[in-house]
Amino acid sequence: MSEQNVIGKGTWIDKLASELIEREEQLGRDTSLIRVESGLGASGIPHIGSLGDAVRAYGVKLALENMGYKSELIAYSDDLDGLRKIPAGFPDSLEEHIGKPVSLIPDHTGEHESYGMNMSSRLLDGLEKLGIEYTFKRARDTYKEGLLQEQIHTILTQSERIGAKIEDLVGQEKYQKFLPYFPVCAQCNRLYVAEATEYLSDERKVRYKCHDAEIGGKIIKGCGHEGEADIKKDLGKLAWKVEFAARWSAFDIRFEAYGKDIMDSVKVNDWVADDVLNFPHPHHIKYEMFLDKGGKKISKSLGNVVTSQTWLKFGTPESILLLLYKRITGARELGFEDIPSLMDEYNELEKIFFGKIKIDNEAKLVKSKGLYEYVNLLTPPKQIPAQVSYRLLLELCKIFKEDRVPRINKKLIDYHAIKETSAEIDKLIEMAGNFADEFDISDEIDIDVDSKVKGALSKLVILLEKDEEIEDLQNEIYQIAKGDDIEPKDFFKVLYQIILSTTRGPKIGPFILDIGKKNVAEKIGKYVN
RNA sequence: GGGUCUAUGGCGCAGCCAGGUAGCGCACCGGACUCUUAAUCCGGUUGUCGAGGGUUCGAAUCCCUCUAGACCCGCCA
Repeated sequence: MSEQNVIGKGTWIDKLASELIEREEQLGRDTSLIRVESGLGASGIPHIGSLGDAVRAYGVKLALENMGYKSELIAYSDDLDGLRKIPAGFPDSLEEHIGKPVSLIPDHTGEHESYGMNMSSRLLDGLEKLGIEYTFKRARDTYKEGLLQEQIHTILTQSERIGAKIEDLVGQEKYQKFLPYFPVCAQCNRLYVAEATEYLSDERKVRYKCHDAEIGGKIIKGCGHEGEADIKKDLGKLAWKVEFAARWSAFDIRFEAYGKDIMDSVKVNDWVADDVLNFPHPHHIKYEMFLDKGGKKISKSLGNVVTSQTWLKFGTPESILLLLYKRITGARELGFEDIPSLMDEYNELEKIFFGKIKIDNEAKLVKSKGLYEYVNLLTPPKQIPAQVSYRLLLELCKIFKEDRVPRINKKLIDYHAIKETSAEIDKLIEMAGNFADEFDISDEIDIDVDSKVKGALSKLVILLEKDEEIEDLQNEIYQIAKGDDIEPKDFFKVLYQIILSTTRGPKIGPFILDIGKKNVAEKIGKYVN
């Protein structure tokens, strides 16, 4: 490693960007503007993984710019895709729209132009909150304006060859029989039901017949309409197996990341780009999908969808960016419970970046600093901001449920964790508080209170209700336990269970004074009677 | 049928994609502090890095084979 030259900022992103440039130079292509693309699904609720595609592409754009190239990120919404199933929590009234392009389905909330834009805007909103800049394009406009017509024409005239190759590459026979183009039926507005059988090359029209089709395990009735779709302006779209290639060629895309679930499609598209459209396919990187945590349900009603909107209630944008930039391979199960460690990992990177933590291994140091820079979208702060351990905040939030922000701020200052309050710290406390409230629902264990313990508890209540300064509450509690012949250990445990719903906690004497004697007396009182 | 990922102390994981002293959390053990609890702090133990081969001065890391598990594709997007 010592002999190695560090590329860019030493991360996988830099390495990828440099491979990309090298490839472009070998191909002899113009590198005055290198476009990268990210596809945005518009048919379901976008989760962190959907963001990942765009965020990582943006990282590559940053790396390219850092290396002195001009670059642009195209965020392309697949809003001509048909709706296949209704996402959890959406009204059944969408049923009648199954099979229609999502951009033609009304938005049930009325806030967006269409169902598709509703979904897209959630994703775009997530990107904006992370500070990702992009050029937005939509499938609907792309087809309406005929931007892909040359590519469509070429593909359709070679459909036989393509159909055979698809079978060869991925074993799918369908396109030997049908054209890889799905018209939207002019009569019932649905995709997939209209099967394209013939391409009228001279007129650039596709002849189709609308009939029953199976979508998502359900039979969708076709309307029987027979018609022709004009590839220059009518609605309809290429099948995914060939659509990327058309887009790459039309928009001059040089890089696109993809999830392993569409590996096969990418394989076919690469071939189509290279051999049919004569456009050397973009450089790729494949990433693993994020999976829901197995067995651990987060929220059944929400279907465990980890959306950026929800994530940002608990963690900073940087925590999402860290998750997505720290590595590209081997992503596994993901859930909100990863937030605390990501938050603290970010703090650690920050300390490394500002030289507060020493790292011996030069390569690791460079990489960590680089990662920090990417997480800050290459514009890191000039000096180290005040930081607080997220886990510490979680602990404090579990204890202080009311007046959280001022009380925790005070504690933090007592602990010398911070020097002064600030809007940033307040925000962190708020996020940790949200997290603590949402996920640290302690098990409501039945507390074993026998008569002996009851007696001791009532003594404690009496003590707490006295309106006097208590000098050494810790010891008083200890003496009560001792006096009633209870193991102090067990008595403390009961107190923790009553007050905090855990079996342990901070030193109890000062802690009770902290959260208020009356408050505690009330809580304990419930167990005495 | 095709493909991808994962395998690292008791448990959960990081490190791997740019080879250079095997790390973290929990658990565990010891100590400090506390009039004896808990918490806290300090220190410590825990590993044939799934198996086998290869490359290398050097492999958890790169290559090949194998084993086990998870997932994806073979509807559609």
